[in-house]
Amino acid sequence: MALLTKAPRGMQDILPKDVSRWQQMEEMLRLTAEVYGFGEIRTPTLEHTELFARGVGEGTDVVQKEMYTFAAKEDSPSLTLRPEGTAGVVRAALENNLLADALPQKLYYFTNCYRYEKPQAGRYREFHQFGIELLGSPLPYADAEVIALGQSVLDTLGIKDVTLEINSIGCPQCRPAYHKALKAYFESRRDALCPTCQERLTKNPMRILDCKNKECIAIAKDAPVGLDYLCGECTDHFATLKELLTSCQIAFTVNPKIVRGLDYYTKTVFEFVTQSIGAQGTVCGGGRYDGLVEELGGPSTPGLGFAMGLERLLLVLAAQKEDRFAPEDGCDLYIVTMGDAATKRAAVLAHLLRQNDYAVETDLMNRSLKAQMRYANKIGARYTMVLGENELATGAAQLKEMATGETTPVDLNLTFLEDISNKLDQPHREEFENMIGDILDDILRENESSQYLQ
RNA sequence: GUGGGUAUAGCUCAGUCGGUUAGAGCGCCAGAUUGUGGCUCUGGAGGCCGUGGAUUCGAAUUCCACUAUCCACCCCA
Repeated sequence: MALLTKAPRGMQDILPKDVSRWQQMEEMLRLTAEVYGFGEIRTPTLEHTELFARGVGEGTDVVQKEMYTFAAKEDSPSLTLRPEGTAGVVRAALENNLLADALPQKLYYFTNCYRYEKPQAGRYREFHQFGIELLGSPLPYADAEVIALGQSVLDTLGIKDVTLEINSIGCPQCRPAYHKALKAYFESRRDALCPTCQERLTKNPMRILDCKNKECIAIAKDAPVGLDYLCGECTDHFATLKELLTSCQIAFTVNPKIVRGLDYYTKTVFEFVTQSIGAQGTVCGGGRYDGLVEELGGPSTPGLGFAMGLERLLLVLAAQKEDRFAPEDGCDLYIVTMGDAATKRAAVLAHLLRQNDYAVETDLMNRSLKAQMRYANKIGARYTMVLGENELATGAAQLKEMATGETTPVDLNLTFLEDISNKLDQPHREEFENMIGDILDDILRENESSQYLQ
């Protein structure tokens, strides 16, 4: 095991046996987002460091200690691997004048994100997000639509045991008063707080509400509630959102303790949380960020969005018993060969069938018949066909359905195949291919239709 | 950044009080009257016991350091 090196810490390979789960999940997410009127945007993995410093917030943990920041050359600008998706999308929207178009702008994206953290269950240094951003609407209808999309996505994926928690953290008008009240409350009880919370007292008192320490929970229980300090506009906004969610029959609980760790959030914040995958149970997190666009140099424009952690979604699905994204075996036909002549012809036949969209495999290892059969069984081939001296001589072969063991005779014009091998580059190639495709067409018809089911 | 657990075959793990050729199951490869998979049986390949030190006649086993990994805190998706 003297490997030269391994994947960087907290980063993982996605292997063929797992990749179909990703693909199916991504496809469902795309469809749902597009039903809600969102269009995909793709932005660079790297951004100028100041985008995140300003957008996410200088004081946040993400910016202070979790970013991969570097300069490619000595005096080139500082770049950062994106730790989240929103800042880059908003930057792209501004740079490409998307906000000059009809509003709202509704964007969705898949990104790989990077945070230099200590890995644990559901937390990686490279992770993948599906996210959406809705730019331009200040109204709670937008909040409701975004949350509804989040719920809809989870439903479509069949994710259970997830609860929606919402809160409002107010706007720049009403938040200072709350902070002041909160600080005063905890300051008077400072000695009873745990050490980390004593630090939080100066840094971010709202975080104390989230502490899991027993004493802190007891103290926080009677702390001022942020919702009581909202200004009139924020109160109305939140009330309308709750009304809309209720009307849409989207279950939620108001959790005054939800405080997001990124500075750009205002008013509505929400999380979809699960208990089934360990301590990192937030499967989707988001909220409103009415000040962000302006902060990045754009016109004053409200917005909101969310991000889902794809690894966490898959963890939840794995924790549920049924595996709805189980990979399907992809081999329609395995051609077992015996002898050089048959192997060469099988290669040509496989080539032609593949060009007619059949998944065909044949021996590349010079293995025995028995070994080839075993292999065909292992990869889940639906049919096998032995090609040996007898078949070459008679032009007749047996097609075996692996699930049942039944065989049916196939008439293979082997002379014809031989001609094909010489004419692959000739003008009539397509005609020949089609004829060969027809040979197994009726036998494989069932599988053809099943290819398009999902 | 803080704390705890773990590190033996491709995978999941045994390995006694330190004792000489290092074990199982699964997986992989190959056979079981010579052209048909799954089940069963038999055999085979595959290990610097994470790395480096220390103790000892002798270390997978004890001690130290490092690294990796897992879990939790923190933070977040």
